[in-house]
Amino acid sequence: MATDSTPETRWLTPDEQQAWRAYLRASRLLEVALDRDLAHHGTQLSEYEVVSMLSEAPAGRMRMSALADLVVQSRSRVTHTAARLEKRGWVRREACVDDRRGVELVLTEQGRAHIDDMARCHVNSVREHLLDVLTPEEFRDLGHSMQKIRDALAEPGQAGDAIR
Amino acid sequence: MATDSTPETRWLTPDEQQAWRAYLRASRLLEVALDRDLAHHGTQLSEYEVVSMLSEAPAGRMRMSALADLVVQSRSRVTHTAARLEKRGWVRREACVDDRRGVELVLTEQGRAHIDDMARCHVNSVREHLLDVLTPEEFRDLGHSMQKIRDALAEPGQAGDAIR
DNA sequence: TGGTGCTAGTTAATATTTCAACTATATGCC
DNA sequence: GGCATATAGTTGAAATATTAACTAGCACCA
Repeated sequence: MATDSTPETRWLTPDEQQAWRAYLRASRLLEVALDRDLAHHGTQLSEYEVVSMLSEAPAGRMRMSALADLVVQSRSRVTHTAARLEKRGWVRREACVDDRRGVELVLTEQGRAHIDDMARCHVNSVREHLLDVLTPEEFRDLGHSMQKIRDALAEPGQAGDAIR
Repeated sequence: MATDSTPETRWLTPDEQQAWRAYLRASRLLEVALDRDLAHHGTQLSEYEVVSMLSEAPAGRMRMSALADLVVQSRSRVTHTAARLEKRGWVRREACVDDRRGVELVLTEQGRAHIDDMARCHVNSVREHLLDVLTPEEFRDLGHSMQKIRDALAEPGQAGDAIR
């Protein structure tokens, strides 16, 4: 827990500070840009992530909680998002056979029909704002570093599932 | 504009795909973790960013719009956030002398008194989840890459101020 | 069995964010 | 000056997200 209880704090060096701020600002700008591009297709990035994951899952279906973990959203948020997507006719809910508490979200034909366009848009967007801005090595390294960060945060023991 | 109008789409390679997903997931997890740590001090990360910027600005004051650009929030959002912070007594509004449309947000003594604790918490949090997870070189490179991304997105010509 | 505790998902209330007006002031141009 | 347009910031309503309760079903153990 980084709640601070230690008396001494190791402040960031100016370089570290600068790097951290760059990260924070860039990540926000990136999110905004990706969201805006996708908005032309009437979707938010966070919604797109859900249907996108569904589209790659076997049979286009996935458990709510698995989905929540995958896209890093709270369970409650996924419920709301799913309701929205359902209203659009892109997904439907189905009861789980093996676990009667469970619900599977299923991609509909109509949903699948939309995905191609959105995916194209999203990929172009990612290329434009991220890939084209970095060298291939820089991008590769970025991926590796973020993977390390993800693994550290996803450790069940520590800060674990911060999201319920 | 990555709105897609070109017929052919350059899809991501599996490696690129993986790196991008890692980024997306890690950035969300990071945000959640930092937010949660700061929550012990009754603040959101986005709110902390505002007071933090104020605390470093000369005289602890800054124009609303400058603040909005700096922390990458819409003007409207900053207005609401400021109202919240004001209610807590951490900041106050002051009319601008030179530009009568303008408003400056000013950090109060009470606000300043809280910052130290939050900053400590935040730094610990950043160290724990980010710095300690990467090697110094990895972190440095991450900073550089994100800076390039930020610069590309902040270019006034292109995707420019996506935020009003 | 029955009890205890855990997991899955939803719900309602609340908080925050976005969106689209809207006011007021500044700026540039004739 | 006077008009047109741009900028600064706010506002209220609608959309979205978070929080804390709550229901239901599973799982284990005695």
